[in-house]
Amino acid sequence: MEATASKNRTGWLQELSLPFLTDEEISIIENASVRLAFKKGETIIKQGGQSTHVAFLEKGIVKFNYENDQNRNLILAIVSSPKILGGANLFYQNNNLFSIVAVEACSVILIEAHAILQLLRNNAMFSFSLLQLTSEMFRKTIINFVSLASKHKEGRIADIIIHLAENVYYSNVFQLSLTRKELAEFSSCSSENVIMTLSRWQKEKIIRCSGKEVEIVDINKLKLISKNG
Amino acid sequence: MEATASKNRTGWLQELSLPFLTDEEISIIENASVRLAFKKGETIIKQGGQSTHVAFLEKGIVKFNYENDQNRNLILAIVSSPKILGGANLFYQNNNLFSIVAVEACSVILIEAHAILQLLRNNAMFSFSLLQLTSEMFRKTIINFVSLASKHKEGRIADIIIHLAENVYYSNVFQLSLTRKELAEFSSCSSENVIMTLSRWQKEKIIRCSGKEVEIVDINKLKLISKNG
DNA sequence: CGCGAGCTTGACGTTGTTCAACTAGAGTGG
DNA sequence: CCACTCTAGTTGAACAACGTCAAGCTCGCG
Repeated sequence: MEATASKNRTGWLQELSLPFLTDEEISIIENASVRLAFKKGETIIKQGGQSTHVAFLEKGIVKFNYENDQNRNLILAIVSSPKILGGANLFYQNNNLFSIVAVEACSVILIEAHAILQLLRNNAMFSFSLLQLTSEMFRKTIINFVSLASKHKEGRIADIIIHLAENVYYSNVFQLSLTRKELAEFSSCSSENVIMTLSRWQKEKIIRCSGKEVEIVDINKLKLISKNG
Repeated sequence: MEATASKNRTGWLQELSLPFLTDEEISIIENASVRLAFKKGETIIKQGGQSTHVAFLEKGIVKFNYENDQNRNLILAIVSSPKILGGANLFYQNNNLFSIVAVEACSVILIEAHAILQLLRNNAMFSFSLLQLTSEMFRKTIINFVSLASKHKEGRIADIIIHLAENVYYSNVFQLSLTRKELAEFSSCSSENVIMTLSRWQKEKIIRCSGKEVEIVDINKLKLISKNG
């Protein structure tokens, strides 16, 4: 990863509730920030480490990765830019609940926690704005939880493919930057199961996929599979 | 349910970040509040309904209940007083993601949303305080998610029993106010599975349970089961 | 005393994991 | 330019986990 000075007031700060911040507050944030480039596979925030920064994902795609006692990985979310990351780790306790790892090349702005906390305590609209963001992440986690708890693997995998198309790649045709194993960790099943399901859907002309290239051919059937569990 | 005027400044408002509120702000909240009593089984907040209130659980135990497309219930959380409820439904969108249902007699203070929102926009410490609460709920949901995704049913059920003892009843001996079916909906498995597991543990002297009375005899074995999944 | 909801038990079938073998492509060094 | 190796992907078979079904039980309540 490689650091560059971050003084670009028009870009990323817009996403961070800029309208609610005074010039003074903006320079506090700017002075506590650094822009970093991460390569595919690099860890941006490490599970168990102290949460000393809030990260703003300016460009790229990351996974929220949880490593459990049995050394099995679990992917909690896949998110693409622009997005504030790592707040949930920060606003209550001091160690990171999960890792954040680049699944493709990323540009990330790391902001020191003390600067964010100072603003939160003084600027109500900024706090409120982050409260809304956190609530929205909370909602998404609950929806994901419900999907996991009540659907069969096929429905889970359908959910993931739809999620990737709608919220990550913004297209029904995309170059998948995840391995089959990662898809399995995201849907919490075995990679064999992901492979079987994808190749069956290929035969049934619901998707078309060769290697990393994926195309959703019949979105309605996919949504039906998702709905039926 | 039965309404009474709520003018008791010393009690419940303490929990709602009272230290950060001015006298004027306190009376805004008080004037927008009403205290209600709910019987076991009554719905306090209804899934899909408009989120017009924040609820403060003053006394009692509630479940967060999600009803899915196939009319199967799913319990997201069991929480006991004192606790702010329903914020997550409110701070981002306008309809309730899940229901909140009394599992035993409850006393609840309902606060109109506009009063809370007005405060959030003006009082940074209040917003920050709610941000911390929401983050903590988020954390708990993630931990629950991880448990669901990576553990076998036995580990899940162990998690739930431990959770009930540590965070709901605050004792290793308790009168369970949930049915076996509700335990199943909480651990997302069949009620038969819950029953089998509990009676096996009874034989192995890990717990003692007759009807609604439950006692954890060997907490270490239980934690081991939870850890091993 | 009888009814019904919640609880309990066992048999059986489905779903999904694990294991083992195999294939294909990408990188490496002679 | 060809082995060699390493990783990701693929397939099928055996096995374990779990849900479903059907039957019987228990206890509180009318």
